[in-house]
Amino acid sequence: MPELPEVEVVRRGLDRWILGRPIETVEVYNPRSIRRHTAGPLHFAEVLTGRTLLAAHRRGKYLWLPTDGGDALVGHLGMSGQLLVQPPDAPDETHLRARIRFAPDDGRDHENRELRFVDQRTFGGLSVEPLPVPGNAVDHWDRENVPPSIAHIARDPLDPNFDPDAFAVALRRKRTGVKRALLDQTLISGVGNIYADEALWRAQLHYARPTESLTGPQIRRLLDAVRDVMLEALEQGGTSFDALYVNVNGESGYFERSLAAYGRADQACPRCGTLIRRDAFMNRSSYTCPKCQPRPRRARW
DNA sequence: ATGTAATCCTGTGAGC
DNA sequence: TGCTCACAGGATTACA
Repeated sequence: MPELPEVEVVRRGLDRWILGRPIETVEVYNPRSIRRHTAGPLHFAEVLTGRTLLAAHRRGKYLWLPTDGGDALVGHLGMSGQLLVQPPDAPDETHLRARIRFAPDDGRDHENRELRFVDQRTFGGLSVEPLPVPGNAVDHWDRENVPPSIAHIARDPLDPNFDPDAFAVALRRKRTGVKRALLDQTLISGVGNIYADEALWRAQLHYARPTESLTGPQIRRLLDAVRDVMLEALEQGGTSFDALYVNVNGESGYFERSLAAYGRADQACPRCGTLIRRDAFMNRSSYTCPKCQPRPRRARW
C-alpha cells in the first residue's frame, strides 16, 4: 500500500515529467475515482482542460499540483492507486480510471507522455480544488497553500517544519494506544499500517502502549524510527526515477526486502529470534515481537 | 473527546 | 473445477 515513501516517489516522478505544458484532454473512465470534487467528474475534466500544472507537492499521503488557474489537482492513492507517466501508445491498464494528455512540446513528441490514474480498488481519487493563496507556493512544504481537503492533515515527519515537541505534547494528550495515534493523520501524517508496525518494532514499543505513559526519550526514539524507516524505503524506491515511469505500486523494493515485523507472522524476529506474532487490530493486523515489544500491563487500543 | 463499526472496492488464495 | 468466503486496508461517516 502506498504510504509516505511511495507517495514521495510518485511526487518526484510527477515533478520531473508532467509539469509546464497545458492539459489538452481529460478522460474519466470511472466516476468513482473523482472524489471530493463536488461538481462531479464532468466538471473535473472540464475545469482541468487548458490548465498547466506548475508544481508537485505532498503532505503525508496526499499529493497536490497547483495549476496556473489558481486551483490544484489533488490526489490520494488510497490502497491501490497508481499515477503512471506513460507513452501514448502504451496499452491501457486493466484498471485505468482517468487519463490526462498534454499539449505537444514542439518537436519533442517523444517526451509527450500522458498521465494515467490506475486504481484497482478505487479507494483513491482525484479532484480539483481551489487554493487559498494562489501562485505563491515557494516549496512543497508551504502550509498556506494547502487545499481545503488536506487542511486537517498534520505535517509529516519528513516535513522540515514538523515540530517534534508539539507532536510529543499532542501525543501524550491523547488517551489511546500508540499505534492508533500513529495512524491518526491529524496528529502525524504519512504513517500507515506497515510503517507503523516497522517503527514500533524498531523503537521496541508495543502497539497498545498508552500514549500518556510514553516518556520523552521513548517518543523521540519512536519519531527517529518513523523517519529512518521512511528514509530507507525512499532510498530504495528512488531507483526508478530514471525509468520514465512513476512507480507507485506500493512495492518499492523495500517492501519485499527490508521489513522486520510487518507481514512476518511466525518468522524469526531479526533482533532476537523470537517468532513474530500477528494480532487483529482495528479491522487489520498488527505484527510484533513478543519479546522486544512486550504487551503493557495497562494496554490501550 | 474518544472509541467502534460500517462503508467504499476487487483480486487473491484457502477451503470445501 | 468452481464456488464461497476471509482478507488486504486508508479515510470518512455515523453512532455509542
